[in-house]
Amino acid sequence: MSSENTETRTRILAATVHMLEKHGGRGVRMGDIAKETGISRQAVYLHFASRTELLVAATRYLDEKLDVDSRLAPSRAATVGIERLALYIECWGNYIPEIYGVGKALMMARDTDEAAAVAWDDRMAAMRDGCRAAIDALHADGNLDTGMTPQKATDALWAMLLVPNWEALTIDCGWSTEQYVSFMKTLAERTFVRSSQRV
Amino acid sequence: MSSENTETRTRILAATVHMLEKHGGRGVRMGDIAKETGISRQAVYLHFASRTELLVAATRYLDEKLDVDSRLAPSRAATVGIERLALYIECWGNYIPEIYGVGKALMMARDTDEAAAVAWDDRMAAMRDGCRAAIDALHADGNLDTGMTPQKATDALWAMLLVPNWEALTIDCGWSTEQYVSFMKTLAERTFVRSSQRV
DNA sequence: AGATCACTTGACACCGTGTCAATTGACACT
DNA sequence: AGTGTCAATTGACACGGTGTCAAGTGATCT
Repeated sequence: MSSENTETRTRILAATVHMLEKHGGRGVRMGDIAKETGISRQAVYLHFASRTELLVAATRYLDEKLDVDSRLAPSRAATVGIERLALYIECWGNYIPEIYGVGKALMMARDTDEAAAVAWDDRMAAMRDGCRAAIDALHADGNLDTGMTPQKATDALWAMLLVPNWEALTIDCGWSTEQYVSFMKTLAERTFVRSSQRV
Repeated sequence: MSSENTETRTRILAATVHMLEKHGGRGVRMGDIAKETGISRQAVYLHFASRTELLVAATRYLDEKLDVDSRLAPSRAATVGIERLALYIECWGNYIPEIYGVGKALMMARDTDEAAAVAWDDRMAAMRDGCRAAIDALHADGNLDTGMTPQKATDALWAMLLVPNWEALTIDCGWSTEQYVSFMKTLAERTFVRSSQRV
């Protein structure tokens, strides 16, 4: 369980991400990851105490690799609420497919593992912060729909953007990510933006 | 695995539903259900070949008990599309909390069991039929938003009404079912009803 | 030569599902 | 009373996946 960034550790993480990506997060066992990395199953436990810990580390690893922070920059830079909302949805909507495998694995682990539940919920709480920021910006402009408190609007936007909705529309219904993103944008606009301000 | 409606079989189903209801569908094992029924674990297998089969039977049992068909009658009876849509959302939205435990268990079983996946997907396909009917009614009235095909609208309505959204808003965000239903109604209206026709 | 470190091998415990075989006890038929 | 049937019981066991443990290997540093 060495906490340093050993080369092997990184290789395990890369293999994990690759494997989960490839199988949509389903049915990937510790042994499969070990084999993919080219080491023994037990060696994986030398670096990660549990499957959940590995999954959590894999999401961190992916976040860094995909540079989630700089991706969010455009949304954060937007001065107008409506703009900020649209850019946030675009950013997050395009991010989901890239983290789907790992995310799905973590979501599934949630069912049996409390630590996985906490980790995923944390992650979703971070996403929620983005939602709140967008809604607050809208509210500051006086453009939040009058029938909604910022609180409720944040809840709603957050729920809309959750992974299962992306899953349903793209995987189950066959929508492209572009279709998903553009639908979510109009959905959010019609739901949260004051009617007089809608594009 | 007697297919008749033995009394014991029914007692097992009732215990299953009760147990799943109580624990939100999580962590209920075959042995727990047996104990709750007052029989041995093996006796459960005398009536249901597998956990998944039991879960599927439990949803059927619940559907009958809650009389899902007659609940849907008001929506089906509506002659105006807008009305039909609202009534469908109301019906389904109030139904979810009653089946949540069993549904959640089935959804979770999906991850490891193909048969469970099929059963749940079937169920969701049935719900989708209701969505399509509502959208078609709207379309027939000429009140479907012009930016949407009935197909895409059905996809979208279906995704909105999926259990995870209810879960996020009520369980995670603390909304009441009434708040959930009324929000979903306005969400659907703004998304699917032609702007000139919105209430 | 000795120590350290990452890793290997192989065995094993735990849990929950599902299977199997032998047994019990109630009821029905003749 | 004797026989058969049927639901249910008890207890043992296989399987798969996670996680643990102990002993051994081989390369590198000093």
